[in-house]
Amino acid sequence: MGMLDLKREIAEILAKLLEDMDVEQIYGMLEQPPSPEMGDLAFPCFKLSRIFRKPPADIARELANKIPISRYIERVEPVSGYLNFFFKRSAVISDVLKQVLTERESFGSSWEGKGKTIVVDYSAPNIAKPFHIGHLLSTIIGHSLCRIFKFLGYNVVGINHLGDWGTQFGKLIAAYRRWGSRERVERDQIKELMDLYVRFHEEAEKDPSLEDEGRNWFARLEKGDREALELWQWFKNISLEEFKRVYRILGIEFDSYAGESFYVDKVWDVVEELRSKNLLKESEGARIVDLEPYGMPPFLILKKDGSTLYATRDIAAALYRKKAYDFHKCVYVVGATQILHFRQWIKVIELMGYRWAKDIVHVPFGTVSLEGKKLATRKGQVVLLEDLLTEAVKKTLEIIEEKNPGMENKNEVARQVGVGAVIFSHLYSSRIKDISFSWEEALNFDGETGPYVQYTHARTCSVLQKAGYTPGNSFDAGLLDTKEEYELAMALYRFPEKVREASGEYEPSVITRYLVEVAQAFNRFYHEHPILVEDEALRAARLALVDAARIVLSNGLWLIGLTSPERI
RNA sequence: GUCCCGGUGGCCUAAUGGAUAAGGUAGCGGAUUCCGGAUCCGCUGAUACGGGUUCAAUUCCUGUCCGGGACGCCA
Repeated sequence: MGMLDLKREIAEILAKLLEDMDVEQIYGMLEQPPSPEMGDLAFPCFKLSRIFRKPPADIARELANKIPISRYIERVEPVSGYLNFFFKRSAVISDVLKQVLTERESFGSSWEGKGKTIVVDYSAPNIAKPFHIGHLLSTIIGHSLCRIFKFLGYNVVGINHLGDWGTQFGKLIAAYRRWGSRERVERDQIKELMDLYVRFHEEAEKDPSLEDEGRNWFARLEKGDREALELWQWFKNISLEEFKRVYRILGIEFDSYAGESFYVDKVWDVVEELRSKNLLKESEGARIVDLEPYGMPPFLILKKDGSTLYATRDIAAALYRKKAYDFHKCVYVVGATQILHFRQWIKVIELMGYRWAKDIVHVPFGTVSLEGKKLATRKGQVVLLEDLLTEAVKKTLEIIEEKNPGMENKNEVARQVGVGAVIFSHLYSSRIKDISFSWEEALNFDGETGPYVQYTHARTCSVLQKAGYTPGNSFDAGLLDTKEEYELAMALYRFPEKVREASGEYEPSVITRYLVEVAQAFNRFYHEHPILVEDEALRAARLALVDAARIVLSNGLWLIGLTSPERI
């Protein structure tokens, strides 16, 4: 079935009446009126005023007289320069429900991405540091984008570009050799690595020569020194184990863990290529690419001791990925603090002559602070992600014990709802906004939250089960003639366009907020109208609406990385 | 210093340049003989400030103020 697109339908009708404008132009102008009483779709006539040399109100009035009544259009009303369309509710509800109930878990999806690959680079925690709430945003935004792209038919490659290379590992090795022991690292794992790292920085304040020692060990690592490599691999394995435990809780899997170290042997080709393309300049002993003509500071490629920087590895990684995946887009979910860095290296790729530089997309997001203060691993001023998730699950379990003590798989449901609450709240506002973490807010499950949407979904399941509902039965959508039923159906109708919007803006919050909209519409309907009524025809129609709502909630929750338990 | 991002009721958040600025939370007041009260309904309350562009500005331009961030040898 083709997608039910009422906007296009109306754009086409208008295009026939307005010779100077094409369907696309009109499509872009059509908007949703501020309130349902004003109609279902509005066409503002102000811009036409200049073309026709008439007041907008006159244009709207004249158009209103010419609009043919069709399957979906019941009437049109000119109101102060707007042409407001009122749909034939029964026809719209009927077609929306038919479509949702036919397509089911694929409702809202499409094949626009067929044959195209999108690489999504996300999460990317640093080895030897604990996984804290600062890593949460990249992880869940990236994961949600992966699901959204998949839903739209793209082939998606999710990459965890681990921070597993760099001077910090030289420092860690130096610290381990000075103060560490195998037993303690084996016992305390990442915590011990963290302590060593912190101690290094403390001691380096007093004795700056330590910094050189750390850099020296990193240089040995880059040269393939056996002892350095062994220690590094060991530390990396310890970290990976911890990270994978967190990813399992979040329900996330990656297609590749190729981190920075993977590109170490590939950077020299990049350096050589930059040299041969005359992009490399010597400056203060280091090698840079001059970006002044583009209004940016110089971009450092090689340090004066000849070792590489993460910048170099970013370029190598992009070149490698283009070759390996021939991506349509390569998306980087990395914090807003790195906007300049991305602008710089993408410009360098462009200067190297690669036209696909425009397919590299940086998706920035805001900074997480702790009750207004900066997160600082070294000062121990962090909230571990695992602690947050554990607390959220614990609190959920308490609520379940209170409200639904007889439930069977309490622990599993508490896990899904608790983790879901954390993900949901972090995907609720526009990603660019900074987040000030507070325990109180993080554990508040009232209002526009994950539990609210999951609760609503569970409620749909509960009604359907009580009714002994089986999908596929025929129903008369004409019986759904109330305001609440229509508004719910219209909310469901909007799902596919919300998915497209979320994808186009790389913005999962579009889906998150939309889910609240649907849940609110459902709960209003549920409260106003009994579903399990005597009248069998009405009952069948309302059950179909409930099932459709259930499907959309479930599909939408999946897109932001949440589950849809049938009971909570 | 240069550049980037943000500023909307007490707090959090929304609004492709469009109509009466939309929700949540907190506060107050209501709703359950019936499908799950983690629900629903009502009340109170907001675009930092000045100028400009426009028929129309929360949105675009400009200046000021406030908060965050980036700007060579970390990642």
